[in-house]
Amino acid sequence: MFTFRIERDSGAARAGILDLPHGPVLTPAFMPVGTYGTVRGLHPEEVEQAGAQIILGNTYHLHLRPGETVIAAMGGLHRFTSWRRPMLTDSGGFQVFSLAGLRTITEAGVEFTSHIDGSVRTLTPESSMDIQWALGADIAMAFDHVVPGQASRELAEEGMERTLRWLTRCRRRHDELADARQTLWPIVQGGSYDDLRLRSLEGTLERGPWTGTAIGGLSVGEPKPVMHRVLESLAGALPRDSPRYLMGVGFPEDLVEGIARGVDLFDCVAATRNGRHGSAWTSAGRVNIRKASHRTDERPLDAECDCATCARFSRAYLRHLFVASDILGLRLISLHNVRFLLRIGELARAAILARNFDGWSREWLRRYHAKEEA
RNA sequence: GGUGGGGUGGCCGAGUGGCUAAUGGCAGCAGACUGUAAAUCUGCCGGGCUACGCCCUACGUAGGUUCGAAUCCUACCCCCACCA
Repeated sequence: MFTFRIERDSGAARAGILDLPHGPVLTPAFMPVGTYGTVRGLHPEEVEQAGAQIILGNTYHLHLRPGETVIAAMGGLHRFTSWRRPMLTDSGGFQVFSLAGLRTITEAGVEFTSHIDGSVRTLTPESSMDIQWALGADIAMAFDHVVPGQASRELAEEGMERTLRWLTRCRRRHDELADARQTLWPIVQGGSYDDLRLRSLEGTLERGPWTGTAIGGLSVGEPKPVMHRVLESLAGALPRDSPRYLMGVGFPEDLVEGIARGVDLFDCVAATRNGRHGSAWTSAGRVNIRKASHRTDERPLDAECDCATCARFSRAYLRHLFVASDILGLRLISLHNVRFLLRIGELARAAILARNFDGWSREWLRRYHAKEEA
């Protein structure tokens, strides 16, 4: 269990198979985000049919509601949500960043003022492990301290060092608690500073062994070239024989760029959030479905897409649904976007296996960045 | 026919002498979104310019008072309610 086998690599890019208690994950792969135990707006069957092999849940949000006690009583997150395939839970570390105005960090952990009812909630490395074990995902994530992309070296270093100290505590607690049904993955921090990133990785590996390694704190406001550079500087130092998970990334081009730099797993809320906001990704760039130019546009979002939305609906109809504020519009574009990212994983994997990743990725990026024709 | 209320920018609707090209909302147009405080948020939204400023046209219609009117006065037109 939790074994990772690399089938082929092509430059830095790798195609592999990760075995988890609830099934295999063929990489590279995108993991749709289901913060509250649902990939927003989508039926689990749709998510499955779109090709999702693993989805995320969130410790902080599920702790607030319905609470891990309820979920444990209902037989764990898998049974509660009816999702049969692998799952990963985020630790709540990202909320240290995203709820910056609502929390206080101490060495012990983080105090949050609940955005739901204003109550004070504490998350520590230990409680995050407790909650995640109660949720019962295949992979639990370490509780980390995420800092903004523009963070100073001092702040980035502080977050990175704290993340390492917390990692020790996460590891200890998880070892006491969990059995072979769940593994724990650490998270590399260090902001946009290559040396901090390498120190973070070094400290992380010292606290191992691990069945996978995550890279966190990217796509949080830093320029894209910085993210690419950090990935490149880490690529050589990361263990070759375990999966690398780039947290919170990304947009389609980020997946392709990430895979080219050795990343195996991704997750991102943008597929569903942008979908709800009417923004769709296509092989020819972005499409804002609300634009008047789609009023009588008979084309699908993306003629090359094999998703259920593109198989059936015109842009004109999708636009109409948005203009009419019907939830079907949000759902259909969310579904398309999820499929679009999942398909990038599949296409990249096929290209790697065919020893053609460089050619494929170059062509893919060229077409994606070409201006969309009206 | 009488009495009362009312006619404001595509729509709804504030404003009752100067700070008003006129609050808001809707509609419309465009943009943002990366381990989800987001079916959210931001900008534009009378017309025209040699545009960080200027010029037109605007609050039912026509006059009037005033340095100045969507806001006050007069007449007329229209809408609504009630009474005949």
